[in-house]
Order: sequence, then structure tokens, then C-alpha cells
Amino acid sequence: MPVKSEHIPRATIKRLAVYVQVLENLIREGTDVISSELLAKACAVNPSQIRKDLAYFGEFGVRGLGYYVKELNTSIKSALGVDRVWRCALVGVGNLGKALLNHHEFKLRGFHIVGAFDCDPFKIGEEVSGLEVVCTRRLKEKVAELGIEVGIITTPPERAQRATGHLVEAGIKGILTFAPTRIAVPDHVFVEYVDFFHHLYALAFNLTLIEDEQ
Amino acid sequence: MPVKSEHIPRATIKRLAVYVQVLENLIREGTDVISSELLAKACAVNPSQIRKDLAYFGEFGVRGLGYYVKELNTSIKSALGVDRVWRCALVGVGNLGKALLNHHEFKLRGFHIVGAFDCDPFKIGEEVSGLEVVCTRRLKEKVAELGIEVGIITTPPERAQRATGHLVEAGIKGILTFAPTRIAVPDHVFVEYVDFFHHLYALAFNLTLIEDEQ
DNA sequence: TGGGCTATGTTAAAAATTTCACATGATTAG
DNA sequence: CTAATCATGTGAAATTTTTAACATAGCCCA
Repeated sequence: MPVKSEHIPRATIKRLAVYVQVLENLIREGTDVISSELLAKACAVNPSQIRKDLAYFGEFGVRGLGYYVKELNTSIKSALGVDRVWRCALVGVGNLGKALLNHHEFKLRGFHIVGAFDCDPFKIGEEVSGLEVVCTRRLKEKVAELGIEVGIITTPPERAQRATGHLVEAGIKGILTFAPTRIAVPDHVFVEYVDFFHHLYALAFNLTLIEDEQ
Repeated sequence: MPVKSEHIPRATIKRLAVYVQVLENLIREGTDVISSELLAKACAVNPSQIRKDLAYFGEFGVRGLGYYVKELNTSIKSALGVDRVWRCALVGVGNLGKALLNHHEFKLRGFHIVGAFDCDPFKIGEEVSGLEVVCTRRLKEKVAELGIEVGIITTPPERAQRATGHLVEAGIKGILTFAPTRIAVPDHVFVEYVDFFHHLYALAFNLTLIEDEQ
């Protein structure tokens, strides 16, 4: 799936992921065709927004009709590069790390966690969700051996930067981190932050606002 | 902390949360004063951006000097409404739910999970992280009893809407959901989506882009 | 104590993003 | 087969957000 246009807004990518979410629900419900208007309603966005977002990648609709749900879903996933398997390494086998290793949704969506790493000697050798926990020092070796392209950090914040170092050293170019801290990486490495607290803070702010208004 | 200006961009709120993250690291490191330029570097944003974001809420800096780190941190947290305790209910005690119940960071940041709910009879009565799992039907009663204001959904996607219904019914006005699906709520209820896959999709997209370029 | 220095707060410009409006082209009913 | 209808794709307008520029005000040193 070639990109039609130069730069694609980050917000567009985020919305495309939402469209996929909603489209997969529609597929399960058996809906064959949907208009940008209805899809927009389900995603809580503007219909033009959807059409514009899709236009970055090509023409997927049928005028006078709408979009074929399955086809559109396939096209978006192809555009995003998630129509394939991505092999991932998880660093930090604590509570959250274990939960993610047991989270079937990852495999379901093409993100296969094929390596689990920790620096705690008590955890090394332990088996979690069919994976043996390996010493973080062996990350580089394992990344090469298993063809890993994405790193997932679930260490405590104070160890996130070290984990990042190991991942970058191993040649990883994409990192998803759950640690509530900023990490520093070279320019060619992409980082995505999953931070519950950003969201909780946003909630707190909104709830406080409406309280104050009354 | 009164809001100085009318509407505050959502992006600003998100960045304020990042500032807090970085400021708390600076406090730990013993830094007393920081300029918008250095703080900007640490947060990977533009210095003007920081000054503008802060200007929505007031004047916190000292000209010619910068910002007192502790004071700024306190001010931002007050502006966001996170200088207090928020009591939360968690619905869906699966892998992820359990991991979050054991995640100390929540309490550390003022979000106290004081109720754990599930509809699975096998889980009801079980104790997780010092909390007894209660039947979701009793949510309303417990929300009133415990003064809960925020709901956290960690159910599978197909049960997220039902959980939402229970939370809304119980009078909850802020929901953080980890379920990879959109949920429908009345206008007065705020929803924040924590979706790993949005982030993974964004990574996949960026990684695919640079691959294609070569 | 006063002048230079420095980084803020703010106003104005630039850029990016979202929304609107409509021509285009496909579908469907008569 | 034709005409009416409909929803897309797109270019232009409106809005929002970000960045730059600078006047202002507080610190620090002579």
C-alpha cells in the first residue's frame, strides 16, 4: 500500500486505528457497507475527516454507496503496515509485563511477543505465558535470532532508560513504553508512550472543571 | 487554581502531564530552577509551547531566572486537579485488571482504586491486592458507599459497553477504559481511551515508512 | 545602588489541521 | 436506457495550534 501523499498527520494515524477498531466491530455484526457519515458517528468524528484521512492513501469508497467494510478494513490495515506479523520483545517482567504477556489481544492483532527479558536474577529462567524470561544482557543476541523489530518496555520508570539502551543497542527501531517517564533515543528510533496517567490527569482536569462551574 | 482562559486545548493538558513527569524527575535529581528552554528539551517540545501552555493558568515563572521546579510542579498539578485523591473503581478483574490493582503507581499519583468489580461468579469474593472482588451488580451501592468518582474498565471488549452502563448508572462521570473498543456514554460523562494498539499501529506505520524509503 | 543580562509572558505571524461545500461519478428505480 | 439520487473525493475556507519575535520585569554583579 503506497502512501499517496507526503506527510501524514499523526492525528490521522491515530484515527485510522480507531476506524479499524470500529470496522472490525461492524464486520462481526455483519454490516457489508457503511457511509462516511455513519462511520463518523460511530467514531465520534466528522465525516469529512474520515474521507480526508483515507484520501492520504487512496480511494477506497464507491460514490453514491459508501465503503465496503471488509475491504476498507483491509486497506487501512495495509496502509498502516499492520497486515503482517511484528515480532516484539518485552523488557520488564513485573505485574504489568506479565499481564501483557498473557494478553491474547497482542497476538490477535499481529504483534507477537516472542521474547521476555528482565535483569532480576530471580525472574530469569521463570516461564511466563510459554516464554522463558531471559537476562536483558542477551537482548542483542535474541533480537537477531528471533527477528525482533519492536521493543515493549514495562520496567519501573527508573530502569526504563537502561532498557532503552539495550533495545537501541540491539538494533530495535520502534519502542512502546509503559514506564511513566520520558526516555532518550537516537533520531532513527520511534518511541510511543502509553501513559495511563496522562489520561487520568485529563479526566481529573475535566471533572474538576465541571465541578468548579457549578 | 482558577483557569485563566476559556478553552484549553486537549493537547495542552496532555503536555502538562508530561511536564509533571519531567519536573518530578528534576525534583528527585535536586534541580531547583529550570528555564523553559531546558524543560522543553527534556520534554521534546518547543520552549514557547511550554510558556503558552502555562499561560492558560497563570504566571509561574520568574523573568530572567526561570521556574522554581517544585513550585511549578505543584502549580501544574493543582491546575490539573491532581493535587488531591481520586477514588476509583476497577471493572474487570482479568490479567490486566489484576496487574493494575497491583500497580503501586496509581496510589502514588493520587488515584486510589478502592473497589474491584467483576461479573464472573468464580472471581467474586476473591481477594486481589487487599481488595475483595465484588459483583458488578453492586457497583452503584459501592460507588455511593466509597465515594468513587472515576471508573476504570479492564474487561474484554465485548463486555466494555455493559460495564460502562453500570458505571454511568452508578453516577460515575469519568471513565478510563483499556478495552480496545469504542464505548457510548451520555454527554456529561468523560471517557479516556488507553489503547496500546493505537500506539503499536503508529509504530508499525512509521517503521514501514522508513523501510519503504530504502 | 544602578546597569546589563536573561528568561519570562504576550502579541503577532506561520503552519497545520479540521470543516465546509460542491462537482463528480456510481447506483438504482422507473 | 435514462434520470434522479446519493455519497464520495477534493479544493477552498475556517479554525485551531504551533512557532517566532519582542517588550517587560526580575536577578546579579560591579
